[in-house]
Amino acid sequence: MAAFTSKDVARIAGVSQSTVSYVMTGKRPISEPTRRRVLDAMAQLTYEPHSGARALAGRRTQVVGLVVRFGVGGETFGLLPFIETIASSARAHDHDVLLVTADEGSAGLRRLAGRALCDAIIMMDIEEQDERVPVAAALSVPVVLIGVPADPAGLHCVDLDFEAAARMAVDELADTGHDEIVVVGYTAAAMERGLNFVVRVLRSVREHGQVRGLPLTVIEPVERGREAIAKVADQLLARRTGGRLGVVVPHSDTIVPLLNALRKRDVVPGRDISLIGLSTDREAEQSDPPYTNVSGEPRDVSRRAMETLFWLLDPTSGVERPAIDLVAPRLTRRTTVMPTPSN
Amino acid sequence: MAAFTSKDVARIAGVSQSTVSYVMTGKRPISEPTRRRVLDAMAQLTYEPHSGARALAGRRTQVVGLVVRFGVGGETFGLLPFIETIASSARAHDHDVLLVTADEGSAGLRRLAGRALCDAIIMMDIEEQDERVPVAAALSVPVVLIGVPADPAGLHCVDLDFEAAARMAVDELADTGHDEIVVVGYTAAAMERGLNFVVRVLRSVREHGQVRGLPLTVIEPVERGREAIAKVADQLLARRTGGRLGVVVPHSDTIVPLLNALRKRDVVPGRDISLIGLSTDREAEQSDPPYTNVSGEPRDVSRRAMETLFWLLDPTSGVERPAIDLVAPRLTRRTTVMPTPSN
DNA sequence: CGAGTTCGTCGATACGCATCGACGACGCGC
DNA sequence: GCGCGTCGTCGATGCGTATCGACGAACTCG
Repeated sequence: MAAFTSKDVARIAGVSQSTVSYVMTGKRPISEPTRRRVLDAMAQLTYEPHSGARALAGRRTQVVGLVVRFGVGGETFGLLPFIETIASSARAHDHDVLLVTADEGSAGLRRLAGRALCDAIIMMDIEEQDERVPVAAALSVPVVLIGVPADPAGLHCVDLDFEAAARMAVDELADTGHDEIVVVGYTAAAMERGLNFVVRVLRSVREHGQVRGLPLTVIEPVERGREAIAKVADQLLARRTGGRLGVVVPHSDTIVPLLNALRKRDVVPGRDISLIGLSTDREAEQSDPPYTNVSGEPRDVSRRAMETLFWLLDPTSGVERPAIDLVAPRLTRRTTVMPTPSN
Repeated sequence: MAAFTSKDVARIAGVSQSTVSYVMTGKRPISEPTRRRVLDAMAQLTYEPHSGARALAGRRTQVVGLVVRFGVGGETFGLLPFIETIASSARAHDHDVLLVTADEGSAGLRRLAGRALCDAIIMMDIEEQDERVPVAAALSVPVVLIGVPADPAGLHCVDLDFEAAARMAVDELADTGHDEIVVVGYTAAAMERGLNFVVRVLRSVREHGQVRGLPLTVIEPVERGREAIAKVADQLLARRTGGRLGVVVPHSDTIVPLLNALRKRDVVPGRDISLIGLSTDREAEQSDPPYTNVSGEPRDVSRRAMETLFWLLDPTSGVERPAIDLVAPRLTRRTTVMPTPSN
């Protein structure tokens, strides 16, 4: 691996270095015989262009910056599918992915753009009030947000439509004849952090509960751990005063423990109580029992984000993208919602 | 963000461009007043060096390539802690992380090295026979493997000491007076893929079971999903013919479902049967019930891998690193192993 | 007090590629 | 048969940084 240069390729192919470059970029016509000689020479040397030189001369890096937040306590809301989708989408466009953690805050963003480390940035886990958003908006490279802050500052956002998801859950419970709804919130830390989607779901469920005329309670905050979940289960049972109680659990990490806690109390979801979770279909299917859920596939969201990103990099390459792109959720009925009473 | 250059900094500071460079690298002495003027100018312009130019001239990128395998079916063995640790360790050394997925195979490696995209590579999820290992060994940049292939080809490897972990589990069961051991294997796909650690654990448990004179059965393959786990539970109960049965579960994904299945059958781990899992402590603690486990913290492994990597990048910077670096596991007793009978 | 050092700075160059302007070889129309 | 546009290629230049050799100044030591 002696690290060949385009000059080496040129020499072997018997052409000038610039011709080699034009073969690669296609920015000028090259005759078929010449092109072939050049390609052969490249193959023979297993030539790879030096990315640094390319970035310097061509002012583009073929790298996408990805800013992720690793949960402090390991609470990483299914981060992996996002990352995976972004990585493979980037590769499909001949780009690579540079990973930056969110705990660098705005400094990471400035580094990415200032050092010309990447051509564009995807930033995940956007908070309602996110100090990084204005910084990102001022960068010299396009930025796509996964998550919708209070003020996107002109940046493109992609996210699951949590408001719609909340409405769908409420509608499903209302349509199947429930007469009360309880929403299980999330940890105080998450709520405080302005963790976007939990807040939005709670708000939307509240509103839509009113629209459908269903009394609605929110249990919050709900910490992690057996005891906390057990307490929630008890609260649910206390509320279940003979009526048809529907529970909405916006956070997938809470669902399985809650199902276990209910089972321990001999309460069967789908018979004695109803439960709808917000989670990926995969989690909902593999649970025991499989629960009815409203899903947003991380893959859909990040795929759309990447489409937007590459459109920003080359606006001629497709149709205009919406500034705020909300992915529609989907309700899948499984076993945890009581059927409508037949009388 | 007009993208300033070191020349701009030099002009403002009233020095030459090379002086600015020497201030940054510290490779030549600079007087204190000059240094200060230069640093002030940098701060004033919020100057950031162009990474491409730096890579070109300085032949180093300050980037670490990370090759990960996203599980085909989402079976990503706690990948995130590895990635997180690697990312933060890289940042601590003023490096960034370029993420490459394993499905590019060796091509990804060649690209990383050939295009000078990074200074060193960490490759995870190494298989027993891994076609990428010889390729990696021939690269122009140092490579550290997380996982130990049959032939490391001279590369440095870091991994949990699975053999030791298996022995510890067997010892614990033997020491607490069990008279039979069952090992729950993993999916056929994983085994076939040569998924390193499962294979090694099975082998080591077998061997050490013999040493300790305990009859030992391996249940394999074990697929995912409720039914498969249920079948395993039934098999375990069938074997439990009055004796003291100890179960070793090498894969953390299998443990919780198995605990659930046992509970459903009114078998209480720690009273009627013993179970030791291989998993992170976090998983073991948060399970219901918390199970006795032998842990290897992903963070320990990836931290050591990064230490080795930076040592390879600068061998003068610390003590020599072992070619094969196995992290010692730790047994933590919780609730799922029956205590030694007191008679 | 002169020869040899070390210190601090500068100018020039190379790194590997993309791109621009130039230019010869053609093909076309009249 | 001559001007003109197009095609295909080349040489030269610039991108922003690191580094090397040089050089004056200050300092050391005999």
